[in-house]
Amino acid sequence: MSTTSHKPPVIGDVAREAGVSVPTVSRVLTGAARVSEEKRQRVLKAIERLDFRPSVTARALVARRPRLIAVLAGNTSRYGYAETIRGIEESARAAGYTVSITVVETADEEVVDSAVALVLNQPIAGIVVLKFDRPGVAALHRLPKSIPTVSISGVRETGVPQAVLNESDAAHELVEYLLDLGHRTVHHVRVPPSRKEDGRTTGWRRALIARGAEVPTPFDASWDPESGRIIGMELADRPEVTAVFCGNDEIAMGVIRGLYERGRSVPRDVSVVGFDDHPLARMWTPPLTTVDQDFAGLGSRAYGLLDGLIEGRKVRMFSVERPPIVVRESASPPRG
Amino acid sequence: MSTTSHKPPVIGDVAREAGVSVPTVSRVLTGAARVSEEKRQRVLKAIERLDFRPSVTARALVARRPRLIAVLAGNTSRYGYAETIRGIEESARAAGYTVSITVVETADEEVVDSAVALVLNQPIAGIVVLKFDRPGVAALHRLPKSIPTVSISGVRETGVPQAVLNESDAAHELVEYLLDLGHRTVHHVRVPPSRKEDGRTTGWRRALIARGAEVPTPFDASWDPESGRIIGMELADRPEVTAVFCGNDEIAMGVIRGLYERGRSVPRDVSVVGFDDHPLARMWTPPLTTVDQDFAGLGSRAYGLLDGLIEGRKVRMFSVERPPIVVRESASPPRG
DNA sequence: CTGAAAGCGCTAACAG
DNA sequence: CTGTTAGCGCTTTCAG
Repeated sequence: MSTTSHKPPVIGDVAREAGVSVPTVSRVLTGAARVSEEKRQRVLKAIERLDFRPSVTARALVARRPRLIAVLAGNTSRYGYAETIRGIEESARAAGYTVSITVVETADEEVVDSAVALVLNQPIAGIVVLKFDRPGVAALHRLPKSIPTVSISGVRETGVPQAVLNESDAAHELVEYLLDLGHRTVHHVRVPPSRKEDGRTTGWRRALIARGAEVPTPFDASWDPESGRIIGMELADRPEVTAVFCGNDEIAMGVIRGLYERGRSVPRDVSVVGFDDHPLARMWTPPLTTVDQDFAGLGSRAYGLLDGLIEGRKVRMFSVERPPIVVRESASPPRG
Repeated sequence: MSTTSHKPPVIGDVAREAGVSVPTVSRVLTGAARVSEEKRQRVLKAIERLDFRPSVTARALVARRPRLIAVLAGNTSRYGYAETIRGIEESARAAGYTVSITVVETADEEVVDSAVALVLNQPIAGIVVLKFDRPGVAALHRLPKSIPTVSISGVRETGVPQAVLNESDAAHELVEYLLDLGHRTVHHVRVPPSRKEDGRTTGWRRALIARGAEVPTPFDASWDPESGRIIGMELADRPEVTAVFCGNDEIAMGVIRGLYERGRSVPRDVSVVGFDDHPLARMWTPPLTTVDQDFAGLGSRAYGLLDGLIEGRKVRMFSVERPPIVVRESASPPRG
C-alpha cells in the first residue's frame, strides 16, 4: 500500500520497492560491498522506477567531506577577476570540487559580514579570497581561522597562504622600459587599490625613484574604462605628459580614447601602456604594450595551495610568479 | 575532563561547556523558543570560547532547504557569460542564496555528464543553465526533471522556463539599419552557435530576405577576438564586402583590426557592427554600433523565474526582453 | 522555560 | 552476502 506522496523518494522507499534492506541499497549505491547480482538488479530497477537520487546532505553528514570551495570576490565580471575565477573553477572541477561565488560589493562592515555569513552557510571545504580590492581584503579579515583559506593577490603579504602575481616587479620593468625609451618621467593612472598602495603603483614609484625621475601624483580611475577616457582627456591638455602607465588595459584603452578625442595620437604624441594583457589589447589600435598576467594560472595555483590545506599537507605560504612584459606598439620614444 | 580533540566542536560540546542540554543550545542558536537570559548568556559564552559554528550539513538534513543555486555554463569569463552570471549571483545573494558555477567544457557526453554529476553532488535548490552554446544545450538535456531548472537563451524555445534576450529581432533591426544606410547586402561573422542557427544569425537572414538582398555565406569565428582578426584580413580582399554584422563586439573588434591591418578603414571602406555593447565598444576606434544587451538583467530575470519554481509558485515560461540597438560610428553609408 | 526522546536520510560496524 | 543496530549533528516534538 504505497502512499502516493509528492516528496522525493528516500532510500527506504527504494529498499521497500526492491524488497531488500536499506543498507543493501546503500551498498549498491556506493559499491562499498558486494551484493548478489539479483538483488543488485532489483535495486537498480527500483532506483530507476522511483527516479531516486540519494540526498547529498545526508551523505555529507555521515561521512563525506564537503566538496564545495567558496570564492569571495569584490567583483566577478571584470577581466582579471573572471579569468582568475575560471582558473580556480577549472582546477577545482578537475579535482571533483564545485566552486561557489559570492561577491562582496563594498568594504562596509554589514556588507562584508552578510557575504561572509552567506559563505559560511554552505558546507564548504575551503575558501579562496580575491584580495584585489578593498572588499576582498575586508572579507579576509572576517573569516574564521578554522576554515582552510587562501588568498590571491598582486603582492606578498603575511597571513594565509597566498598565490601571487608579482605585480610590482613587472610594473617596475615596464616603467624602466618607458624610461629607456627616453621619457623623462612616467605618469600613472591607477585602478582602485586594495590598500594604501597596490603593487603596480609601488613598482612604478620605485622605478621612477631608482632612476631619479620625478614622481607625479597618480590619477585615480575606477574599474570602468569610461573613467580612463575622462582622465585621458585631462592628460591631453598637459604637454609635459609623454608617457602614461595605466593600472590595467581597459583603463589604458579608455585613456587612449580620451587622448584621441582631444586630438592626441598614441604613441606619437604620448605613449600609453597597460597591464594584464587583456584579449583585446592586441586588437587595439595601436596594439597595447602591457604585462602578460596569467590570471587563470594564478587561480589554479591558489586552488593548489588550498587543496594542500584541505588535505592537511604542509603548504608553503606563497606561490609567486613573475609576469612578463609584452612589448607592442603603444609606446615609443618621446617626440622631438 | 574535557578531551582536547582537534576536531571542530559540536553542539554537544557547547551544551556540556555551558551546563545545559543540547536542545537549549539549539534554541539560542535558532531563536526558535525563549531561553532564560542566564542560560542564554552561558551558552553564548561557551559558543564563543569554543569557536563553535553549527554544522550546516546537519542543519540542512533536519529542516532547511538548500540555499545553493547552481549555474551550468560553457564558459564563465567571456563578457556576456560573466555579466549574466553576475546578474544571477547578485539577485540570488539578495535572496540569501549562494551561487555555484560549473563549466561544461564541451558537448561531449562524458564531459557533460561529469559536470552534471558534479552539480548534482551538491545540495542544490535549483539550476540555471546558460544555453548560449552547445555545451549548455547538452547539459540541459542531461538534467533530471525533478530539480527546479531554468535556462537562459537568445531565443525562445520550449522546455524549461526561460529568460531570453530577443536577439533575432535586434539583429533584424541592426541589419535593416545597415541596409537603410545604402548597403546592398550585409556579410555576417558568427560566433559558435548553440544549435543549427542562433537568433543573431536568424535575424540577419530574415532581414536580408525581407529586403530581397542576397544572403552571403556566414563566416565562422570562435570566441577569441583573434579569430575575428583573421576573418577581417580575409574580408579586406573582397571589395564587394561593404558591411559586416558580427556575432559579438569582441569579434567585431578583431574584424576591424584585421581590416585595418590590411589597409582598410572602418567605416570609410567597410562598415562593421557588433552585438552586446561590451564596455570597450564605446572606447573603440571607431566607437562600435551595436546592440545593448542587458546580460546582468537577463541573469536577474532568470533568477526570478527560478525562485518562482523553487517556491512552487506558478511561473510563466518566458521572460523576454528586446534589446535596443545603439548607433555609434562604426557604420556609415557605403563609399561612392 | 527546559530536558528527554525521536528523528532527518544515509553509511558503517557488527553479527549472522 | 545481508539484515540489524548505531550513529553523523542538529532541530523538533513532547512532557514536565
